[in-house]
Parts: sequence; structure tokens; C-alpha cells
Amino acid sequence: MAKQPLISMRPESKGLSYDRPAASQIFGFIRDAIISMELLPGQMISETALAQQFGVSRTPVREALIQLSNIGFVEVLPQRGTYVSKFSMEKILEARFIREALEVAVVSQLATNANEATRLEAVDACERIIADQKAAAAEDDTLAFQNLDDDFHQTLASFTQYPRVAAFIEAEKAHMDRVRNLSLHVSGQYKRILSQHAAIIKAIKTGSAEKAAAAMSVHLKDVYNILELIPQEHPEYFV
Amino acid sequence: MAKQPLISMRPESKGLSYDRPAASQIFGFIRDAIISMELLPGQMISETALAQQFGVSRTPVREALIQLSNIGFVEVLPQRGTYVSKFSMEKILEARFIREALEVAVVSQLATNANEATRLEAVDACERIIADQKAAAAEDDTLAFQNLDDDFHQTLASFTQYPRVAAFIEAEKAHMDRVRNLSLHVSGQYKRILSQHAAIIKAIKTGSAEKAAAAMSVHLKDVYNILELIPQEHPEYFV
DNA sequence: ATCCTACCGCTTGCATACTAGTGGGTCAAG
DNA sequence: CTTGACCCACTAGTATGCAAGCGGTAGGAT
Repeated sequence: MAKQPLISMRPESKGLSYDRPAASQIFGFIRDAIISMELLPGQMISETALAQQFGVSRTPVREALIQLSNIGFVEVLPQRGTYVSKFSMEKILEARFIREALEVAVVSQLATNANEATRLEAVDACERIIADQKAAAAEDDTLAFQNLDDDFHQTLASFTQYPRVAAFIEAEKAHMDRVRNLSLHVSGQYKRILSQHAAIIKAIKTGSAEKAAAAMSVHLKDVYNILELIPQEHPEYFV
Repeated sequence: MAKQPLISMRPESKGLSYDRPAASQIFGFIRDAIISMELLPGQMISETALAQQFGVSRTPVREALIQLSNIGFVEVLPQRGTYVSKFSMEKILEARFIREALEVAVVSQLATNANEATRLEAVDACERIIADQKAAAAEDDTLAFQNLDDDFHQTLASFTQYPRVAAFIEAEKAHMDRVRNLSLHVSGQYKRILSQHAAIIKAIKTGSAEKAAAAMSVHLKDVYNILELIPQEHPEYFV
């Protein structure tokens, strides 16, 4: 009997590209599958099964899984199996803490240290994103709204000129997105999120690091508060 | 002709322990060798050579190198070789930025959110470390002083109960330590560092998040300023 | 019925072999 | 002497096979 494939291959992505290391491509595939909850927390993912599915040997799959375990997406239990990480309130709060620390520092720096030109450029870019988000909210397009939310935070981070900062923020946000993809009560939050984004930008525009930091802090605390009821709704995905 | 070993094996650590994965042990060995500048920036490190030296196959060495490249200690150039990362002012400033963001958040939380008991416990632990540091400074024991500096920052982070925060701080600090190990102008800085540590703890004790954050910020900016003259002293290690 | 034991299938960890691509060095032609 | 083509040694990337450990299960003893 043929086993159920672990990851549903969309036709356009059935094969791996030949001009890039297989391991890194597989890493991306599995990571996306975990964030989108296609691979569920607690689920076992065997190196062998994935290797067959991607049409490669265990080696690149294994290297991808090692990297996924480094960023906390899977847990490798020697001689027992590799499992998609479950959620826990501690880990969620930890991700929020790290994200808040970094993003507060980002907007503080943007509000004070950055020169006038880059600050205006950043404000401009973010205001365009907010406008697009308003449009997405008007059409109740949750997916577009969330993608633009990604853009918003990544754009802010990108203006620090520190690529790893942006990467860290993205990684921590990915943990949250995974939880958030469990239940889409995002709509109904549009207005609050939009006004919080606007407040952050306004503070940056006026050059007030304190207000920008406070606004970002409020925003992130609020966003994560949405997650508080999820453990009760889906206890099976929590440790 | 036998090649020069890449990593000098001290007698007590000649072999790998059998009860732990070889890859993770090798990761630790190489990381320590890089931090201590035993492996120099820009130096090529061959998977094969390391494998022979550790008495294992390329596979675990390779897995260790992948993880080292994730934290920015080595750079893997496909089909060309693996190299110890060189320094750059951008990367140093980035590491400082990340560290400051996280450590400021740590002391802020400790000063306000933590309950009285854990705050006192943290203050107590750090004051003991400061006392030990004074002793190390009196004997001009640079190594002990730096180890205690590690302890100081790790202890603060440990009281957040967020293990990954402590791990991130340690990783970013490791990048700085690598640079700092190039030249030991640490002595002569003892007094300033000690008073800065004391100021941080004092602010936490009084429960002032703002003062604690400011003190930590000053401390880290000062410590990293020591590094400013190193690029001129050792341009060969910078990109 | 219950418990113990041996076994078997599965897992990851590691070793070995092969592939493909890079760069340097050699040697010949101009 | 310069330049170009070729070759070879060495690199990382991947495939495959074996080792070792865990857990469920079947089956016999009690």
C-alpha cells in the first residue's frame, strides 16, 4: 500500500531545480509546509519518506531537517524519529519577547539615528504598505493582509541595514504565523492592526524613539494576545 | 608529508565521547577553535582534513560545518571550500545591535515584570559575580575576568526563563569575543566595566527599567568601542 | 488472563563511494 | 615572454549501505 505523501506537491513545484543545492530547496519546502500547517505539530516526518517524495537520497533531507531543528521547527529524537514541533505557551511568549526586543530596537534606531533621507524613505515605503493593507482589509482578503503585514515589519527591519536582524524577526514571526494559521480570527482585527501600524510610522516620522518603541510594543503585545485562546481550541497541538 | 593539523588536540580532549552524537561534539570543537582564534579568519578548513583529524567520516564534520555556517562562523562556497568567516565592521555593529536589543529587553523585564523574589535572586547572583570579577581584576587575570563577564550576562538572561534568549545573546557575544581575542587590551578596562556592571544591577535593584536599560546600553556601546581600532591592527582578518 | 522475553521493523547516526564543478599548474603555440 | 587550452588535484553535494538503538508485538511460561 502506498503511503500518504507527507507534503502535497503542487504541480508547478513538483521537482527540484538543478541549479541550486537540493538540501536548501528541501529546507524551504518543509519550512513552508510547517508554517502553513500542512505538516501538523506532533506529526512524525521520516527522512526516508521525505527522500522518496522529493526523489533524492536521505542525505539532503537530513541536512534540511538539521537546520529546521536549529530554528525550532522540528525535533529530532535519535533512533526514534523526527517530529514537527508542538506549540507551547513558553515558546510563544519567548518568540514574542525576542521579536519585541528586536523590533523595538529597529524603530528606535529608525526614529533617531537614521539620517533624514532614509527615515523619510522608510516612512514612505511603510505608508504605501499601510494603504495596500487598507485595501486588503476592505475586501476582507485575509491572506493578502497577512502578507502585507509581513512586508511592513520586514521593510522596517530592512532599513537598519542589518540583514540578520531582518532574518531573526522573520524567523520569530514565522513561529507566530504558524500558530495564527490555526484559526483565522484575523478579520475583525483589521482596524486595530492598521491603526497600530499607523501609530508606529507616525512616531518614526516625528523622530520620537520613545513613542515609536512604545507603539511597537503595544502592537506586538496586542497581536500576540489574539493567540491566547488557541491552546484551548487546539490542545492536541500543544505540549 | 603529513599535513599540519587544523586544530591542536589537547591530550585531555583527544577523542570524541561515544555517548553523544559526534556531529555536535565536532561542532563545539570547531566553534571553540574559531572563537579562540586558533582557526584564523579567512583560513580554509577542509571537511576531509577535519574528518581525518577527528577520526570520523566527512558526514558528521559536514553537519557541524552546516550549523557553523548558520551562525555565521564559517562560509561554505560550493565546490570551492569552507572558510572561517572574516570580520567586517558591518557584522560587528550588527552583532552589537542585536545584543543590545536583547540585553536591554532582558534587564527591563527583570527590573519591572519579574516578581520581587526572582529579582532579588538575580541581583544577588550578579553581585557575587561582580565580586569575583573584582578579585580577578586585582590579580590581572584577564581570562578569568572574561569568563566572569560571560557569566554575568548569561546569568541575567537566564532569569528571563527564555532559554533561546540566552542562547542568542551568547552567540552574538561569541562573535565579539572572537574579535576581542585578537588583542588583549582588556586590562585597563577593568574599572570601567566593573562600574558599568554595578550600575546595571543597581538599576535593577531599584526597579527602574529605564535606568537599567540605559545602563546596559552604555555598557555595550562602550565595550564594543574598544574594538574600533582592531581593523587597523589586523586588516588581514577583515573583508 | 497476565507477565516476561525475544524478536523484528522502524528510526536516525555514521561510513563509504561516486558525481560534478572549481581553480591552479603545465605545456605548447604564438 | 605572453597567452591559451588542457589536465589534474581537490572541493562540496549527493547516493547508498551499514550500524545501533528504540518500541511494538507475538508468543510462550506462569
